[in-house]
Amino acid sequence: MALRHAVLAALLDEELSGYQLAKAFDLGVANFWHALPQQLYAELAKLEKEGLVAGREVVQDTRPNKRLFTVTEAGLAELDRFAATANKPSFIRDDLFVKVQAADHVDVDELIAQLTERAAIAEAKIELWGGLLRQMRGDRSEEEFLRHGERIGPYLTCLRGLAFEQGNLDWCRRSAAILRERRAAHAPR
Amino acid sequence: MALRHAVLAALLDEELSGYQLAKAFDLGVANFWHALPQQLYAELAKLEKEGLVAGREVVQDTRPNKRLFTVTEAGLAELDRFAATANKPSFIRDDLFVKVQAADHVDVDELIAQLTERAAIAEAKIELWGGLLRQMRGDRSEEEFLRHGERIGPYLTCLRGLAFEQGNLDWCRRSAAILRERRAAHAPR
DNA sequence: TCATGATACTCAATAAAATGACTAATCAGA
DNA sequence: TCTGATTAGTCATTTTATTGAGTATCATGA
Repeated sequence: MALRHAVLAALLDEELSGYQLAKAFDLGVANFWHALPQQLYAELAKLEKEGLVAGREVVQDTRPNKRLFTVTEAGLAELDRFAATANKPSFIRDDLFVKVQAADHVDVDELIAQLTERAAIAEAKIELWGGLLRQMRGDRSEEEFLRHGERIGPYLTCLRGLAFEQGNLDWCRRSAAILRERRAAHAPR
Repeated sequence: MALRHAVLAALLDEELSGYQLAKAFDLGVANFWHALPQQLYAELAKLEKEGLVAGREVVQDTRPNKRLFTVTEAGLAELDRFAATANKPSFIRDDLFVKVQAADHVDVDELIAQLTERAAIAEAKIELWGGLLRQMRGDRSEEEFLRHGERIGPYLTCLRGLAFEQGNLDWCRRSAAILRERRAAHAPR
């Protein structure tokens, strides 16, 4: 009963179709929530049945028709209610971290390769978030935008996402470097 | 089929009971994986049946008896195999981030309170990880330990956890400050 | 023209995780 | 001496999430 709130939060600023929502969950929302398209379609259907979102059919010539969803008053109330409840323990789940935890027992070359790959992914995300942030604040400076901008919620979560990926990048590079050094020290020549 | 690897990784350095494992998953392992005790007991039973871990009964006078588990050769092989596979998309899930995403539509005072609370939690974790890291490296410097220490896997993941909490702390403080400023600007006097 | 990929979904089956309720002993403190 | 916390688990049910397979149309590029 918590995916629903992530969906509501994602729909606050834009009217989206299930398909677009799935894209959003692959990009920005992925910073703090993860869900597959099937879950989102199912959740949207439930939310609509409960009157927390409203869908409207949009007929398209060139593309299959779609249904765009907006948050209703009841949806907003539900979000506000949620905002006042206690947070469930936050959670991270990452295969790569598990592998690093086992670093002393698994193939180090493989691990270094994966850390390097992840570093590249992190770099790409950093550019992506950077662009998104620039786009959101337009021609204002960050300080100006945060002080007086209209919708700062998505901006703040995006900032967290950016910092998180920066953290990943630093850590992956450092860890890879350390493992390379140790490998060199153990099997020289 | 992935919790199993987190369990194996957690058992590499110590022989643990299900109960102790659950504790570990609440502390250190929580940096990269999250699971409830019931899941862990179930997973340990499966792993034992498959021969990836071995349990031994320990009779205790003062406490209920317990079963301690160690990773077997087959378990190590499985971990190594896992380390060479592609990573599933990593994921974060955090109620607080959802609430911040909806910052412009929910009760700001409540949000500020929760950000402040989370900042305090982050501070506590930072101290905890700091202590754990000191304990792992003993009297060596970090550089020295990372170069020549025996088991650096847990140290590296702990470093990531520390940086993550530091990121949370900074972000919570900054976000709370921004929201306070905006609140003051909108409803002065 | 023919394959590919994007848009826009749906359905069914299985696997994994969360919730809630229990047992049973010991210990520390009011 | 009673209460609550800690150790050490188990069991059953429900809720979520994942996997895999389909449907259909249109646009793009080789």
